[in-house]
Order: sequence, then structure tokens, then C-alpha cells
Amino acid sequence: MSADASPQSRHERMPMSLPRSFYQRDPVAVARDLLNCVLIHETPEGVTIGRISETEAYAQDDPACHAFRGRTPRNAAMFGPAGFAYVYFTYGMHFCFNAVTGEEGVGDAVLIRAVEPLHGRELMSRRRGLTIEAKQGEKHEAEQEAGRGAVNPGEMAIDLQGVRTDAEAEAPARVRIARLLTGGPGKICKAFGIDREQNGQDLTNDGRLRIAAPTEQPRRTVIEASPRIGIRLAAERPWRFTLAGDPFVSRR
DNA sequence: ATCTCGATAGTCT
DNA sequence: GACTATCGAGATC
Repeated sequence: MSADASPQSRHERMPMSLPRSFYQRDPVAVARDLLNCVLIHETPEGVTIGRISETEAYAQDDPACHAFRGRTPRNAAMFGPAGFAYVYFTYGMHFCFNAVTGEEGVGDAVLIRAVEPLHGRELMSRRRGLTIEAKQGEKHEAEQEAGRGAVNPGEMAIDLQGVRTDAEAEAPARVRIARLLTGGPGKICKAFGIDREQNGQDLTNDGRLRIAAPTEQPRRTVIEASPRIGIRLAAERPWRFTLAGDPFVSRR
């Protein structure tokens, strides 16, 4: 009943969450429309924000989908209502983040595979434990380099907190670092601090974890479809989506 | 640039 | 016991 937490001020700072109706559609449509949208995670450590640049759709009627063989404790969130997070643990060490789509009772979701870091790069770097090779072969934390504003002896001019300008936003060094930070589903979860705790969380209620519509006119709007990555079954379905020319993508 | 491989633990057969 | 919606290191071209 107490309205003291000032959600109002947060609301003014941050874009609004996508509504539940956005997610209540088939996963392929949602996967395409999530491109250029903005992933936001507010934690006690700080805020991380990224522009979604690669997605994959998974439908229950799809051998590659975790929900294909029915509901289990692990995939339960996929069968819940649309607009909630499905976070799973895989390969003994990585988490992957999905947005649940479609009707309640149906196991559809969209995997977020890559984002372009927009805010909180230093925090992302720290969470990722990112290190770089200095010239002498000595290892330094990229975060420390960034904090000092130091320029590395090598070619990598690290500016993890730099102002994002149009001219420099996609400079080769910036893209390389971005891909280290959030160029893959496991990297996103690590960089954004997403793990078991976020499984089943509502993405539509302006809570800590949410997805908002693009805040500005997207630079790229042409959508490309390709086979999904890292799966064996139904590998031919072109349900991986990226934006033509966008360098902020995962491997291969 | 592209490849192969190992790490590591939860889930399902 | 096998498999995994991954990642990073190391080898090789």
C-alpha cells in the first residue's frame, strides 16, 4: 500500500515495458519484433541495458524446443503465461534467457542470443570477468583499464564507459568488445546478472527485468532469418533472426 | 578465419 | 549413462 518506492521517477527515466499482448503471439512473430527492443536489468549492483540484436524462436511443436516432450520442473515457465522469463541452466555452467510467448499451457519462447551493450558496460565487464592481454603478456582487467581511462599499448583501445556516438558506436574495437560482453546467450546472462532467480519473472510489470520498445528510430530494420545455432533437431528451421548488417551478433 | 576439444552439472532415459 | 538452445583456449591454415 505504501507508494514510497517512487516507481514514478523510475518510470520517467526508463522506457516502458512491452505489454503482455506483445508476447501473446506465435514465437516467430515475437522473435522478429523483439529485434531492436531494449533489455533492461536493474540490480543492487547497477543497471545494465542492451539493444536486442539476435533472437531465436522455439515452439512446442518443434523437436529442438525444451517443451517438445512435455512439461517438466525445468521448463515449467515456458508453459506459463506469455511475457514471463524462462531462464535455464545448460552445459553445467551457462544460463540462457528466454521470453515466454503464446498461450498459457503452450510451451513457446524466444531465446535472446545477442544484444548491443548500451549502458552499464563496466558492470557487464566486471560480471564477465573480462580480461585482456597486455603487450607484455601480463593480464589486466578490462574494467580497471576502463576505470583508469587508460589506452592499451596494443590495438585495443578499450573505452567501456565511453559515450555512444553515431560515428564510434560501431567502430571495430567497440564491436569486438561488445561481442565479448554480450555476443551470445550465456554471455548476456553473465553480463546482465541473470540466473535462476530471474526464472519465471514477469517482464511486463516495470520490475527489475523487463523489455521495452526501441527508444529511437532503429538504425536497421531489414530482418534476416537463418538456421538456429547449437541444435541438432529441426536445425533446418530458419528461426534465428538478426538485422541485416548488424555486427552485434553471436558466433558463426 | 575456422576447427577441435574440454569444462562442468543438471536433466532425462 | 548420454546429452546439452555454450564458451574460451589452443591448434592449425
